[in-house]
Amino acid sequence: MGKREDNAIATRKKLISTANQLIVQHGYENISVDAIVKASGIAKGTFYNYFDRKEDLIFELSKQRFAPITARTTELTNDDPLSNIQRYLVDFMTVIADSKIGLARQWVRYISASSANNAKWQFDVQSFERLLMKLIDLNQLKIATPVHQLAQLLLTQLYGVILTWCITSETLDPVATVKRFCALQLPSLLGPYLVKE
Amino acid sequence: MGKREDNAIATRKKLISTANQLIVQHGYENISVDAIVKASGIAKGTFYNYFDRKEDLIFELSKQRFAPITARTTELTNDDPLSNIQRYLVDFMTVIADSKIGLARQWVRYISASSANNAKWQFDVQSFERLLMKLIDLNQLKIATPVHQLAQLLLTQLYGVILTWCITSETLDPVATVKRFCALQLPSLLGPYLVKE
Amino acid sequence: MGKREDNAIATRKKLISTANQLIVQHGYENISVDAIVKASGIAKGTFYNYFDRKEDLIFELSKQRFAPITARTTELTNDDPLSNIQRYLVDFMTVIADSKIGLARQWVRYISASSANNAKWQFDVQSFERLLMKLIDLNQLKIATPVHQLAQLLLTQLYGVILTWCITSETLDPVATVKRFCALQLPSLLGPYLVKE
Amino acid sequence: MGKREDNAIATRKKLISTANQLIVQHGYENISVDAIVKASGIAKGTFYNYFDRKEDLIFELSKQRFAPITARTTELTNDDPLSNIQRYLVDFMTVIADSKIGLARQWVRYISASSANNAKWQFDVQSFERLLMKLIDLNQLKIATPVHQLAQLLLTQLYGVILTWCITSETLDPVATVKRFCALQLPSLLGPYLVKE
DNA sequence: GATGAATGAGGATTCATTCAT
DNA sequence: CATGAATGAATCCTCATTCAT
Repeated sequence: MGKREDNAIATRKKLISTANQLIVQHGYENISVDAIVKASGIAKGTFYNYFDRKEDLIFELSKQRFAPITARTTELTNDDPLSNIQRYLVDFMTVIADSKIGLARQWVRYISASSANNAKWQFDVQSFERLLMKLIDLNQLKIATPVHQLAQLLLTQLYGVILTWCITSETLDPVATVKRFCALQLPSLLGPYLVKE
Repeated sequence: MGKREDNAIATRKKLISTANQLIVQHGYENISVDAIVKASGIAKGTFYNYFDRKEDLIFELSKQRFAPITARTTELTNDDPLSNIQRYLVDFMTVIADSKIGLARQWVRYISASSANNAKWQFDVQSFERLLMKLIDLNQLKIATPVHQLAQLLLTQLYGVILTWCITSETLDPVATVKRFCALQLPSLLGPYLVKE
Repeated sequence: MGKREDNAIATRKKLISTANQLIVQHGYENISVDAIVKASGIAKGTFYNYFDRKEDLIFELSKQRFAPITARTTELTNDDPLSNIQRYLVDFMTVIADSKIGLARQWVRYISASSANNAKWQFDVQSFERLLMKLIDLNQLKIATPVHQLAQLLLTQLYGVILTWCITSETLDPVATVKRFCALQLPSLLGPYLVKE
Repeated sequence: MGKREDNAIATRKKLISTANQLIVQHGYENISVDAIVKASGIAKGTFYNYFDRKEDLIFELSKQRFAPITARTTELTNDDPLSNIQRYLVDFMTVIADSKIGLARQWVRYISASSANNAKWQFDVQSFERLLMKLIDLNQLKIATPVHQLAQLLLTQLYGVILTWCITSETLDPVATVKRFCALQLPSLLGPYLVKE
């Protein structure tokens, strides 16, 4: 209860989602506050009731965008470590590939803009590390596995695929590329650390 | 003789180099023609004697930036294919790492902006392919080596390092990262295709 | 109540009237948006809240200028057809002559610029035709009167006087010229079509 | 002798004729000195060797344009004063109608711009007056003919046709309009002043 | 909380004109 | 005489932001 609050939240959401759409389509720099409020059917002044400056919007957007990418915490259902890791990598890329290429471009543009976005990378690395550590716990990987190094290497490859996708777009299927990488590389990469029975 | 032409060329160069500096520091969208001409000590009108529009400048810049990255055609001096490939990868990254982080960011921003920059990727892939094919010619790699796949995989990794560097900057040393990748991955990646004596 | 709307309307009017003054004095091409807003004491951005482009202003102005010229629908009070027609012609020219010569020049400049302004001519011709037809109705002119031809001929003369006035300005009194034309020409021009008692 | 002078004259002519073409097509304000020199294949500096300012060009153009309009001094070959006058009027309009409508528009625009162009009108009036006086000399018109008044009235009509043509363009045939005027008006207009045999 | 009119610094671009070569 | 690089004021227009209602 609090109809006013509800309305306020709705207005805020409307603003964000409209901005998201427009920015994905045309890029951040090409979207004016004017365009956002007109497309939302909301007054310009109202925009500034919710955001102190235009920049605050993109911060809000980035939070929303980054979230789902690592939201899917892969369930470790079977006993093959390679499959588990592959599933994680493929899931990761699938989330990104499901969005429009414009979104990915925006993401790259934004994340590469400054080292202030460091956190995202750290977070992703840690996610990977957690995965690998779980596999160690499950006795699928050796205790001596260089967790941090592997996580960075894998993530770098993923980021590389994203960037490449932005550049080549139509030509390249990012998920297929990840799968090929897994087939070609994962066995030899993880081979030394697998616990054999 | 030719004093006027020389001056003209100098003016053009001045404009380009100043723009390059400013854009590297602040990003393309944040640099106005005004800022460029003021920093150059050149009149605004003169700018438009050389470039029909601001956009033409970045085209000019990108040409200059992209050129050196693959200009260094690695010499294949010794008989170890792994070293040859590693040297190529390291050289590639060194050229990029030698520039400021701002330049790399600008490069990522620019190259990921549209699939029109596809050509750069294609070109890099082909460079890699040529390297691998030379190694086949030299009987260091097997004829059956999947040249295209390997080239793409290696380049994706390089691009991934670049993007990661843009994100983490101070934290990460891109050249070291490439070296680590080579040490960790190249042997197993190329192992199946090495011609053993 | 409605204070903001009132202000907005006032601002718009202020902009239009200022622009009108300046343009009459100096001509459209010689007046910058800057000059208009400075003279209005209104911010430049505000100008663009009301008009998408400078051109829209002149469209607005032309509408206002054209309107009054034919607004005065001459009352047909007496029984002499020649007087009625003369009064109409003189009224027409008086409206124009009452404005400054600069306005007339602007009008000529604008109306002669393209055949898109055709409508104004058509409208004026029709006004004349209506007048003549009324006189036929009143049995002052014969039914056989070549209404369209006469209307065109008379209007051409009026337009000629306007253009001549623009050229000679101080030397020529447009209203007097029209009167002279009426005295000299109307009798013989209309003679054949007068209904005599 | 004077090859250099010849070249100079040629350059000047080239500049003027190119400017004329461009201005007829696009209107004075839309043609830059740059456009003129580029279209002429002549250097910008050279332009300023011949004309101190851009305005001087249009002055030059106007002289050339105005000239032919009254160059055709009508020969008075037969003994019918009405035919003589009609021929003069029709010739006058034919010269104008032979040019493109754009030229006429430019002419109107230019001549109506300021009373500095008064001279053109005076000159045309005098031409008419001379014609009428010749007819008086030839004993075709009475000595009491109000030469000045008639000349002004006829010329006003001509100018009116020109202006109307600019407004209506496709719809109206200026020469035909003049002929109609002659048929409809000349007899009664000149009737009182004809010398009857 | 919502509105939208007002703001004005800043953006890209044009162009007549000058002057050293 | 011819050249064309250099100039910079002026032009139209954009846009994030403020504030009275």
